[in-house]
Amino acid sequence: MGDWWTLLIVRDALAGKRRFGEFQKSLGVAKNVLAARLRALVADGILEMVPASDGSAYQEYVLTDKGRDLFPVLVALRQWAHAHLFKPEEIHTTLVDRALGRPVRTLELRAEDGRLLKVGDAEVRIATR
Amino acid sequence: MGDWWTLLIVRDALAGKRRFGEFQKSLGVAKNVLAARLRALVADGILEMVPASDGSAYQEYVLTDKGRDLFPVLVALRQWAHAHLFKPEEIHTTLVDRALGRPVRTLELRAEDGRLLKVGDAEVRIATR
DNA sequence: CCGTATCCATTCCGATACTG
DNA sequence: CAGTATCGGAATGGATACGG
Repeated sequence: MGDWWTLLIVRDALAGKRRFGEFQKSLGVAKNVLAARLRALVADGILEMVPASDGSAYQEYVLTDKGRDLFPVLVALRQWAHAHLFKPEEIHTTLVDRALGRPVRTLELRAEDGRLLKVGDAEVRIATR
Repeated sequence: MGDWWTLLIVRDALAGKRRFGEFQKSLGVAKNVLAARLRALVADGILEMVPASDGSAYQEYVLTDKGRDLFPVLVALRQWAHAHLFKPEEIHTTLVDRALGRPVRTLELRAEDGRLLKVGDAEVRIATR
């Protein structure tokens, strides 16, 4: 995949949106484009179509496990954008833990023993199995 | 930004690549496209150009702080791809902590008090300041 | 309300050729 | 090695009109 609309659709889906119209209104994307993206996301196993929960004859688009696992990716992106893309005085949103009503922790990469890892501290290797 | 090559360039940059030719060889992208993407990344403050460390008359492209902070985003994406995009028997790579030589931990979102948060446990709100 | 079909403008990309 | 210039094809996106 890799395009911008797809990312925004997944973000909305993670926020609980399920209906064609919800995505369309929230994103302001052309309907043909939205339909194409939703179709691609279903084909990639990120969303699945289920009959609408209300009586209507339509479908709802809900995340699969694979789709739900994109949560940390989107959170990481959100935190990065929050830190670097917005001026201090702009209105911005935060991700809060529902139970406490407090902002969540910043995602950080840790080693097996719990040490915090910076960019140079990790390296890509061929997996040993 | 938001396009695919850009992401791959940042990934390479996080892996320590700095030279035009390194990116070009690693990615197999057309040189004009690479030049355009590098220019855009510099304009966005993700890379900066510095004189080459060897004697040559060329530039190197190194990450800014803003660029380095994309590390968790790319790691999250890598871990997701590892879990969902590759078949078990395919050859895949892992991110290892240099000091231990052991794979890093999986990124996970935690609340202020340390509780592990799943998708429905967090919610976007207007920031209180 | 939920899509599909069509059309057009723009962007993006790959290949190639050229310069220092 | 490190780019720039140009060209044509393909994919993308927006607008709009249409149908269930």
